[in-house]
Amino acid sequence: MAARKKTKPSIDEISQAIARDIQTGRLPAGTWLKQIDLQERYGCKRLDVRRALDNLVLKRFVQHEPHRGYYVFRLKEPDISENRQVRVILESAAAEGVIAHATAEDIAALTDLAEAFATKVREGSLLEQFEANNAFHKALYGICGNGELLSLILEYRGRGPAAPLTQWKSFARLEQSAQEHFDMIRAIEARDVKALRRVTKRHIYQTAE
Amino acid sequence: MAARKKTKPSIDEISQAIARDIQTGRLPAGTWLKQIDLQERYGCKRLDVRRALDNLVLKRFVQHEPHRGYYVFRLKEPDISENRQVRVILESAAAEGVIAHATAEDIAALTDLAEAFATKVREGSLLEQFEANNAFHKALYGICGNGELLSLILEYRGRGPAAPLTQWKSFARLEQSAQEHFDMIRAIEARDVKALRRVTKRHIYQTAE
DNA sequence: GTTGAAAATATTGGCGCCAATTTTGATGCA
DNA sequence: TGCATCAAAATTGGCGCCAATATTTTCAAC
Repeated sequence: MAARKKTKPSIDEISQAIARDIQTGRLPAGTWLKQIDLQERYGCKRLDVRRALDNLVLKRFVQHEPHRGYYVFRLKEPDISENRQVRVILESAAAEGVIAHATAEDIAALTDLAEAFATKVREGSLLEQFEANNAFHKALYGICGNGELLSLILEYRGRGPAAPLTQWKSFARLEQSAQEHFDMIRAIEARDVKALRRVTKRHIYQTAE
Repeated sequence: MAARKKTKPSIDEISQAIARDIQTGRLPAGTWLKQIDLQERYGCKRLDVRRALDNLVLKRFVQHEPHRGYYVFRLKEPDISENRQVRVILESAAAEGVIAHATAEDIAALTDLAEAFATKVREGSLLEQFEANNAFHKALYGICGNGELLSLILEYRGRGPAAPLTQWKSFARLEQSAQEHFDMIRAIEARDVKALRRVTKRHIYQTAE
């Protein structure tokens, strides 16, 4: 087991750690985030916790009520719908660039990542699944060549409806996601923008067909 | 003239004030932001200034160097290009919704705002032009019906290449922008998505034709 | 036993002070 | 004069303490 690292984590690292805990469902929507707990869990001062929480407010992961504290944000239904629409817009736009720029090496790398995720679906922990999934999408949209667009997509994927992972209720749904990754790769190989967009939309809305 | 308001400005208000000063060119790219100056200019404590600056780092308005301070961010050329691409993606996507949802009242309101901007171009200050322009685009993309998309567009318009306003070098360019606003309205009236997208792209890239 | 109010406790929020670091300025020497 | 070195000043950064507010507990009255 790794020893507790001594170097003080940066504000950004704290933010990301909290964000990940939210996305993996360790901190469910609505949870009040006590600053004392956070400062102990992440080994930092309270001012650092507060700055990290301020960042997360801006990123819409948490909300704040004066003199009550910070709590995990819960996306309301109309916002969830709007969020998905934005994701479709962004990822559909990126699809074009992905098709245009994907090399054979890119496709090979994507295949590895898609297989890694599929493996984790069967054998891994929730956190491992989460990270493998992120790695795939990061690599996928990294191909499009627009770093700004990439970070925007990742930001919106993370923001999503509370936590995508907690929504992966069934094993079957997880396997479908893994399958869709392979469908995307096939579309890229075939240089078929329309097909890639179709799969992407299905992936975002998590519909059967 | 309004008296200096006594109520302490919120962190968000300070952020917005600084952001506006950056966008209007009062704080040119590269300027070092001394915390003492800011706390006096905006009438708040130094901790508030620092929290506001942290927010602006996240929004990419300023950058930070430890023990040196915060300075106004300067977008590099490749990033400017990527930024414009993202704007085209977002605003093109919104165009569809705008066309679909625009009512007669919306169009009338837009016309008023477009005329207000055109007037300010001839008679107003830089700040007034800036705000009239923002008001037009906010109303325009508010029509699309997706609040998430609206705020994303506004965020990216603001982020832009340093400051859009400082780039409005010539009066002729300003007048062209004003004209393009009217072109957009005409496209909306005609329910012509393609035309709206064409004008929008021209507006973003600020090309002659 | 229930209800209401008031004290006690817990948590957040803000400010001031001082340490860490950089920048500026001065001094001495070749 | 030019340059390196070192001291002084200015600026940022972090921490601890205490006030402000919310929450819980206690206790008394009905």
